[in-house]
Amino acid sequence: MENEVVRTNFIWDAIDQDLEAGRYQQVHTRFPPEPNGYMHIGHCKALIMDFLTAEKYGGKCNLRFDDTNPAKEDTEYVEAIKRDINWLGFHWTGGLYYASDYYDKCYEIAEDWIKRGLAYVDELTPDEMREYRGTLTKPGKNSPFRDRPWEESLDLFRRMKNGEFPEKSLTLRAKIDMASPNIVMRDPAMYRILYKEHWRTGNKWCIYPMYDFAHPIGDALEGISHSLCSLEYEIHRPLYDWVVEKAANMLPAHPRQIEFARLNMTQTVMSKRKLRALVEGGYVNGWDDPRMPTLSALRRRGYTAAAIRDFVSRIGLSKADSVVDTAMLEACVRQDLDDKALRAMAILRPLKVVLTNWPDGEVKEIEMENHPKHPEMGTHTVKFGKELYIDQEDFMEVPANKFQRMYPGFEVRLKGAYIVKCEGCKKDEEGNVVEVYCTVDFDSASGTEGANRKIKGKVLHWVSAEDAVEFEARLYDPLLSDDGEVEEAAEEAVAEEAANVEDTEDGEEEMSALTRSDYDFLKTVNKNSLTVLKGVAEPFIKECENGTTFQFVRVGYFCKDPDSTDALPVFNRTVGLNGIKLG
RNA sequence: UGGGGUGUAGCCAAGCGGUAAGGCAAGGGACUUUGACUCCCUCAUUCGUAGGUUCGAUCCCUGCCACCCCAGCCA
Repeated sequence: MENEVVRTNFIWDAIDQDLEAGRYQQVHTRFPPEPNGYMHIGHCKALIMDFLTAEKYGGKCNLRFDDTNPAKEDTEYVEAIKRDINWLGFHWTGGLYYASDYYDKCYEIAEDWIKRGLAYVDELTPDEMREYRGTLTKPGKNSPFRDRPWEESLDLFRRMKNGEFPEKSLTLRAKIDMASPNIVMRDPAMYRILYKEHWRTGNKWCIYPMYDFAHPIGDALEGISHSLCSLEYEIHRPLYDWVVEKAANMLPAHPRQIEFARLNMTQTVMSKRKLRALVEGGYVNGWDDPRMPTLSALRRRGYTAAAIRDFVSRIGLSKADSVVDTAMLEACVRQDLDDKALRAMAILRPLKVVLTNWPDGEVKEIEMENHPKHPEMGTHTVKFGKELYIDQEDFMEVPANKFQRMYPGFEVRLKGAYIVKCEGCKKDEEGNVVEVYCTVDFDSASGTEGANRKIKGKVLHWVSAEDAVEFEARLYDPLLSDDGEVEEAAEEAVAEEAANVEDTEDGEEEMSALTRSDYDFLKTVNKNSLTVLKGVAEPFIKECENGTTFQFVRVGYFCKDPDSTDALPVFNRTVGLNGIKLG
């Protein structure tokens, strides 16, 4: 990727210091997604930091699926995540792993801890445990089982593993400090009982390690030097270090956890639950609906890997909570696509123009450049005849102030063709303009001497009726309205859905139930985020595969959608052009 | 009212005691057979705030304010 200049940041500064001080000899990172959903652009920030950091220091980066909760994870997501990483152009140079690879090792460490008095099996119920934990301001108190003999804990732990107890009856807890001001350190659970079949280990286990236990162990086992994660884990760092330290006798390394702020963007959401609400509520047509911030959606919309990588490098890295303007992402795709996209002419809202002085039946072929700055990208031909189409927005019977496009008595240039003068128009009974009449200046053909005549009018794009092909244009507006204004209809719909969720089966509620704030957010969903238009375009746009992006001159960048058929190509507008807005 | 973090322009973000980078957005201009692209120019006397230390503070110290995270047997 040319120009992928990523500025330095506080994490790289820290790594530089670690290297200089000799704390680590080489840099080894890991990207640790939980395979429980599709990746979105927010994950890209972490992903790119992990992979790029390894690249920068000539080290390696592992891909490790954090699959410690079989209730939430699925192999479907594993494949999707791998595909997205490859699409972005990264490779897990350090190897592919799963947290579940370490279940045996985790278990071994757990028994060791029990024997050393560092962990105990607790019989408190979830409710009791919450009570004993105390609150933000009140210290917790020790569980009555905290000081049981280690032999007893070991026996219980083995029987937990053997499936002798029901879910939620026992846990293995680290013995740290119930009075710690940091709640994370108040004897955190390390193992819980879960009778769920794991997609990799099947029914071998019915106890599963918690993130706080398995993650540092996985990092250490893989020889990770720097374990980068988001800010919400900052308060877990003391626990991370505690785990690595207490298991040091069985681990080869001591990784360093460093946290950074996750990505937020205007006019969209990154929360998996909220995205799910959009999909399940029918606000969008699936996880790859081009309005979604998922990678599969962005890809379908026409965003390129280069643009996304550029975006992440431009937004930088810090620990400050922030909300990045979506305009930044758009600027990145425009820059990438401007250089690469083929140019074509397409009309979103066709208005018929008749050239009154053009000979009946005469058709001229015109050669059009595929890219104004890259002649090596070649040319293609379009037809030009008596009848053609321009965009409705390029004509005004009574011109507004500064309007320099087509209106009666005014001259404009039809791109690549002739200067034409508007002579009038025809309207239907309702007063809508249905046809416009122009005369051609035959001496002004592009490429000839006469074409140099300066006129005040703009250059308009057009499509000849002679070879026009129909296509469907899908235009997108932000999913969330800027002002967060609540629409009444939306509010009702939301209330209705909230009622439905009450009956959700217990047990799976963590997966699908939405919180109050999730519903509040649904009220701000833009109901008009999708506009579908039937347009006409030159035949050039048909001759390409799905996923090809054109710049429709003066209209924006459009990517051919998989919904396309031979009869009707479908194009998603990736992003509009700066300047005049058509559509 | 506990602990952990963060506050630099409309939005990101450099800055690490020597007098406020860069990008996005915005505005102005040049160029233009895309109101695109490209190219120029403008855009923080001031760094949440009040004090203190210093010849000198966005950087060091103290108080205050605001916002974020934590009371899952999720990650």
